[in-house]
Amino acid sequence: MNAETLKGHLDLLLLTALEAHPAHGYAIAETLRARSEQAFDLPEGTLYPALHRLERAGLLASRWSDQSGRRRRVYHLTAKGRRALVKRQRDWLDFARAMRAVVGVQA
Amino acid sequence: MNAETLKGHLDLLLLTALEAHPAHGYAIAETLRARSEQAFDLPEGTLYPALHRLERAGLLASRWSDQSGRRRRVYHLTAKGRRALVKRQRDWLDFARAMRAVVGVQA
DNA sequence: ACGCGTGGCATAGCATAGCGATGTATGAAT
DNA sequence: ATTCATACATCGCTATGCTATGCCACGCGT
Repeated sequence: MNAETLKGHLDLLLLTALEAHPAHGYAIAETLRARSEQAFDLPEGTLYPALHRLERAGLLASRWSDQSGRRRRVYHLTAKGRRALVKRQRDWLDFARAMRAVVGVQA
Repeated sequence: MNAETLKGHLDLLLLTALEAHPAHGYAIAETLRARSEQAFDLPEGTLYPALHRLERAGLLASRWSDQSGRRRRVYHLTAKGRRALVKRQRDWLDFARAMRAVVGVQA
């Protein structure tokens, strides 16, 4: 998966990964890797700045967890984040539909 | 359709629009607008630089057409462009499949 | 004669997002 | 001891799409 492919769709992935329950960055990356069958393997320079960005935007909130000396920042969706998630899902479906219409049949 | 949504997928749209027959910039934009049911409405500052970029990359070639004083630059796919189109189609399908797997069911 | 809408192209400048590289630190396994 | 996986952070780069602006030609209405 090359660089620009993800652009503009990363937020949806991150929000989706946090939909069911809170998680820390590394776990989010694992979830996405697993669910996508290795297609999405977020580099750290992508993952962490994106989480910071979403937190700054008020879609996520975080707290430190300190289980056995291992410091982790655990993120969870805010109310605003949940609303954003719904909107991004709609946006994605619209986008995918339009792409399908232009590009041709879906596999 | 917001700004970053398109990022990384514009090339595929442009190449697709030129798959059947050559066309000039404005006509390409019309085609995409029509096929996507208005979802894709490329601003000029997006369209023309992108065409230049694809031509520089050797995926497109162009010639001027001068019908009745109306100057148009008509683009067509090169051999390399056709190969790129096939690859981008595959990439898109992979990406869409992975998104679907992560985000959930398709509309 | 003038403006306006549509067709048609171009570019400068900007904002932003994702990524590579690098650094730090802990615990488990070898 | 060393290496690997876990875990987070950030600097700096690059690419890309968009806004704004400018140019020109044609046809239509007033």
